[in-house]
Amino acid sequence: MTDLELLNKEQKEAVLHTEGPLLILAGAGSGKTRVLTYRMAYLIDECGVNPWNILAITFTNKAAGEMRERVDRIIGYGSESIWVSTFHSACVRILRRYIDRLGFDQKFTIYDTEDQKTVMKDVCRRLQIDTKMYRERMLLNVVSHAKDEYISPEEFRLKAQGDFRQEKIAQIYLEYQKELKKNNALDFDDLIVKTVELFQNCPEVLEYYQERFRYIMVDEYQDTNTVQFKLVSILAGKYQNLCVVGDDDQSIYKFRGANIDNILNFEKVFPETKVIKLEQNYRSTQNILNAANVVIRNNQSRKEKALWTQNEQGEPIQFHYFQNAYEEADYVAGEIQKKVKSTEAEYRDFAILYRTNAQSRMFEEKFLLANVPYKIVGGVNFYSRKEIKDVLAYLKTIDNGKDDLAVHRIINVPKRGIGAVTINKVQTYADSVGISFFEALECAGGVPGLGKAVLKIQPFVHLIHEFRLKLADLTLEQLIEELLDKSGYTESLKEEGTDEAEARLENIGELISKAVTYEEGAEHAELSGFLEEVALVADIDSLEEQDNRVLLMTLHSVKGLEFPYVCMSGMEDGIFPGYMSIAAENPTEEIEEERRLCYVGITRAMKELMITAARVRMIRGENQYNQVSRFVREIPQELFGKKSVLPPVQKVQQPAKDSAHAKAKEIFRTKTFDPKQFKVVKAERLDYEVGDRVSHIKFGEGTVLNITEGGRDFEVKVDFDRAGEKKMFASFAKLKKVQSL
DNA sequence: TTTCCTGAATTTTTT
DNA sequence: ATTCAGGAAA
Repeated sequence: MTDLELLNKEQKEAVLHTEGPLLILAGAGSGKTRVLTYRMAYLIDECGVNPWNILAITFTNKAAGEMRERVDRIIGYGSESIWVSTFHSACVRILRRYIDRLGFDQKFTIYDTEDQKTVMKDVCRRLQIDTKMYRERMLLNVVSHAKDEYISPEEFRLKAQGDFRQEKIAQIYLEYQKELKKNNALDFDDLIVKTVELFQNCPEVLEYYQERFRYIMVDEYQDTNTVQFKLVSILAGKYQNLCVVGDDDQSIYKFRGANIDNILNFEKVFPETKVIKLEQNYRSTQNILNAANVVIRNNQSRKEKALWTQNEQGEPIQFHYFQNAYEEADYVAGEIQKKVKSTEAEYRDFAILYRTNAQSRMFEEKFLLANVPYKIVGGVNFYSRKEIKDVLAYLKTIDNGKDDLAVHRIINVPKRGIGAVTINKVQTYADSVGISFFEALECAGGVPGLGKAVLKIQPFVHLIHEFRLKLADLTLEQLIEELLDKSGYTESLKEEGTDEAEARLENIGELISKAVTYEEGAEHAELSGFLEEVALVADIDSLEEQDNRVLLMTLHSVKGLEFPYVCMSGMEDGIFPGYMSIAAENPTEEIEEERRLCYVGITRAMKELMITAARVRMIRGENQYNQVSRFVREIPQELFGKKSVLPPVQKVQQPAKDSAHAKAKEIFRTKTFDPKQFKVVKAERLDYEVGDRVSHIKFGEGTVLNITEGGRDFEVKVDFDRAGEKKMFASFAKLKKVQSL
């Protein structure tokens, strides 16, 4: 019996609305996961729905895992037959069964970002593309976005007609897809695209899954892109039982294809849609919520809603302004220690948020000094670390030698004296005979022109063969350990003797324990199964609860989490909102996205919110003077404590009086190399700022991207309409302001 | 073949 | 400031 008494009116309504399209606009902290899990329970217990007919989709494995756990807890019998999975793993499951109908082998491999780059490089080389003009990263971005929008290479080409550059990219896109097909590989985006293709081309397969998934739920719906929406709407096409939960105000992933129209236009696509707003917040104090509401209200394109709470008023928001980032981090570390010492809180109750990963450094330094235990979340993905990818490449090669990329990766790791020339010869031979790279290595003796290199290749081939034979007798753990030993991988790392090598060994240890966990969990633990699982797992999603540490992370990674005490640091225009969004062609739109990010940050706080900013900040080796973030200024004074005073708005703030040491250094530098510079009069301040339109006597009009204090003068970076980006000294450039931002 | 050096890039992130 | 990739020298 599902007990609905624990839910509020709207939540209950959402649970009871089981048939037909349903859009739940769930504000931050309004209990959406609870609604989803209760809804599933209700469907099964009260509506007699077969658990087998339910599909719940999330974005991350972590979210899927959490939902699985909660579902299992409230649903007794049959909960395990509900599909709770990410978009990607659901698609893999479907494709493993039916992808042969699209002309792929069912044993297709999944390429990660690095593999994609390798393929793209290859494509560019073959098409003789100048990668200075068309950078791989840009190309992959374009391709990925095309796939997000479900645009095929052919459609891309048609759209590109008349634009040389776009046509070129279309050609690259096509070639890239051919290459993947040749390798029987799919990239992450393809997993979704090919599934949609499958459904569109094979009515009987679609029919099967439509029957199977009669009730579909999508979490974090605001993050879906166009193909994902397509996938879900096709699946729900027959029964129309599609329930999506999201918050347009928390849509912060436009840059990776999320289409906010999916939520804003849901009712247009599904006219019968029932819309329910969850606006009661159970997480934060009144003050915090007010701040969040006030900020997000400045956005134009959103569905109107306002969070409210029965929680108490709470402490005022704190704002602290510092001379520089050192002082900022210092103060935060001190405050945390103070709170913890007074037993008001534990370390794990705190989160420090920042806009970019690079900002974590300062906190790391100061926390170390102040003995604050911390953990940095994010940065480099566990499974994309070099050493992990190396080990996995070995395992893939042992599992089946078909994955050329994997073999290429490890053929000379550790160093075996097999270089680019040899590899090319073998690859050319493999291509001409039509066999895989590893098969070519196996018969290296028959490859023309190899000479002594054959003797270097043979031991490698033997090594792999040896492990293939042993495979059946070894556990995964033994396999990896023995492999690391026999291949000389561990040894070569140990020889390095650096801290970095040490860390790599530790990471490998972690991979081994992952393998052990997998073996314990799986019924038929096999190497291929492990590799499959690992391909779709992005991180050590486990933020271990028992770990009592302050968490440091970007505003993006904090979505979905909550903490009693939250500090949003680096709240300066140019940092947050980032200068990229300020100087974008469509600043309004981009800044609204940043504002949503700010909203996400504020709403993570349960009890207290602290906001900090610094007058000077070192960015990419340069001192930057930024104003306090416009978002902070959107919060009215009455929500701040009496001690929180915002500095006055200034056009360009005065450079800091640098330390005596820095001054001496500057004088030394200038005297030695450039005495003439004394003639340059440094402007007291500039009458334009980042984002303004300015004009230059030679380059014409442009937008100010960045202003840096360069010691003798302000250095101004301008994106000119005609001449492109230029860096220049303010006193020489004589820029005239045309128009304010 | 490997190592070393210089030049370029540098929001945000999941799968 | 720092990292990373590609090219030149050892």
